Amino acid sequence: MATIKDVAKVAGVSVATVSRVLNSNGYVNVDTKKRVDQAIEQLNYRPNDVARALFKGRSKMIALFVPDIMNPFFPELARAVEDITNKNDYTFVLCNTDDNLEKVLTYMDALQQKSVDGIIIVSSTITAESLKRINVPVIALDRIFSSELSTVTVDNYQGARKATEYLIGLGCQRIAHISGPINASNAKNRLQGYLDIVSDEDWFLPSYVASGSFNLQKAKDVATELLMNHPELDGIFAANDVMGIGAMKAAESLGIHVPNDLSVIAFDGITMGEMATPSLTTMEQPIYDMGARAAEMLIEQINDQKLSRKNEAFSVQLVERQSTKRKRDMNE
Amino acid sequence: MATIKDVAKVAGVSVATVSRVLNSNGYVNVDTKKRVDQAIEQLNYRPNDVARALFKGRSKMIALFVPDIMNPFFPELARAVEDITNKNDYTFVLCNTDDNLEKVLTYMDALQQKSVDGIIIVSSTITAESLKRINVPVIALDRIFSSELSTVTVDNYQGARKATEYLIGLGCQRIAHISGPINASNAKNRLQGYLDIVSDEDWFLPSYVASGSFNLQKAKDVATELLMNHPELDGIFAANDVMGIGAMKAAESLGIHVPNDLSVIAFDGITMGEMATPSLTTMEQPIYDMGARAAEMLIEQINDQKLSRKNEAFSVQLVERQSTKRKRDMNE
DNA sequence: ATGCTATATGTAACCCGTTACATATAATGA
DNA sequence: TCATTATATGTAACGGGTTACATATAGCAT
Repeated sequence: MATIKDVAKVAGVSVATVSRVLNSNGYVNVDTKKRVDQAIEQLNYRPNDVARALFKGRSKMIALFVPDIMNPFFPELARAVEDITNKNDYTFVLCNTDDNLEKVLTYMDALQQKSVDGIIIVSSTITAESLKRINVPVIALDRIFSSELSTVTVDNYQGARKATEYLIGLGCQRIAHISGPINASNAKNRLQGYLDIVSDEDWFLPSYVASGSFNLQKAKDVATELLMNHPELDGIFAANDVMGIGAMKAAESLGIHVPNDLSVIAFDGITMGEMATPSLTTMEQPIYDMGARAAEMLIEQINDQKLSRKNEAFSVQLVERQSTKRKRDMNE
Repeated sequence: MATIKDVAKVAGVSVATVSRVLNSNGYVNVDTKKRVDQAIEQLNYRPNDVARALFKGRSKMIALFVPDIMNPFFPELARAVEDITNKNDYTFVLCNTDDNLEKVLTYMDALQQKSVDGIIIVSSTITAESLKRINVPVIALDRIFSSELSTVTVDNYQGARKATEYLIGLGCQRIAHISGPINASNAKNRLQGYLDIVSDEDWFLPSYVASGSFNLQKAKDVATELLMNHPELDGIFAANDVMGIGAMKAAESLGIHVPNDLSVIAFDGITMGEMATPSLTTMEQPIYDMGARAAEMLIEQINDQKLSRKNEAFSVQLVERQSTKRKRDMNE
């Protein structure tokens, strides 16, 4: 690997001049620049980012914390963040936290030691306290866990209202909700949106709400219980698509036909929802756009440390597919 | 951020002694060590990895190249690699290549400049030539693209044979294959496995093979064509699960019942296959284990540069689910 | 002609570790 | 007792960049 000294020698100048050429800094004579460029070309020289990082205290790396990349919601988010970070000459580091605070802290130390420039975090368990451990810009994505951070989310509350209203509009008369973990802000808001629509209905029972932890198997289990205890249910709003699929699996194994006997709507808009049979009606989030926006905001903050806090909420969009259907006997 | 100098000052020793304590190198008096440890504790000192990397020419970073993390096969692979790299105190960098050579080269330059320690590559298009661009250990995973590299794969050929034989064993008498891109070694071997079983059958037609590019929509299209042109088909072996789901979707929209009229078997064992309805019979790969093994092999190679080339192939396992069924009328 | 500024380039300190080498004392062996 | 070795610690060079500061010439205004 050629170094800046080699380039300087070949071009017959000092390292400072080469550095000026590399960074388009200060004064450099056009002819000198030409000679330096030639030397760079000739030696196929690439500046050593580690040396730069050491001096600058910045590494041109951005990290994304997700609970688990195997959860199908996250790959698209990760892809978006990676695309934007790369476009801006950053390197993308992926960290699976399992929503485990200790892992998060270990990651933060490791990243700090590598002079990471900024972090995007999807988490419901991280404490604002633990962010003090690291002194770089942080953006919260998808879920809010500290009021001091800039955030990118969707309007979970309105989306949940719309989903519930949609089921009512189809003629559903008993609607259950499978919620995510209530310590997650998005799950909480989706639950609230549902409750604000149905809690005044005379048919509503608190036992129409069950927690599925954003997990397929768990959702399948609670949906089974829900459907067995409440055969009158004709609609389910699941707080995410994975749980929506779990609910459909539960219905199927109980011989309940979706969408004829039961309409299922969920939330997220992951590809898997389209592939399910029946395909899943859902409140679609602009997942890629959210990841991309979070990355952009982070880079803005890296470039301008004093930038103020900003919250951006995308809106969600109803995508009607096969898991919901207007009720025939809606002529009362 | 405290530096090693601060620690040295507080402990009343030189930086060399602190360094010795940090790295358990050379001689250090027990009492001195105690004082240094206290100083480290007191200042909450963490060594600067960038400075270390500059001196050592190694960054403790490992990169994984995948075509696209949004393809559901890769998250589990990525998760495995990340787990192992972290366990060994490496930082995990994810690179989506889109199987685009130019992106690959850009990544390689960027990683080289950051003194990355090693790379794991899933790719069908990278040339052995382009690997010369970077001078670090490389492991090929899932697909073989250079005979000079250590590789971790599965026995695609045997798996494909078993899948095809399984369909025959169920009584299928006309079996088509939806292949992946033939420039991918795994797709090629799966195709060959299929061909070696069926090409001598008198019913076999070359037009029973169609390429689906490992892509759902493409597979759905070619499956539709296949099923329309060849209504006699009663079995499909898709070269991966995503295409298997595409084939089922095609059958569904043509009113062909899976598995009663058509058995579908695929390859991979991704979670989505379980979630599909009917759930997908498949040749399951130990995806996590493969990623983990590749990471382990890479780390071995990083620690012992002269380690010889090694190829490891995991075996695949038949997982019977709802998309395949023994034919009733198999009494001839 | 003189002083000031813009242009051009070089020297060396600095970022923060690691380690070769120097130095010094204590322990061991002949 | 003297040489040798093990133990203990410090000094300074080094890795490869960036940049503050010094230096020097040319162009311009007064």
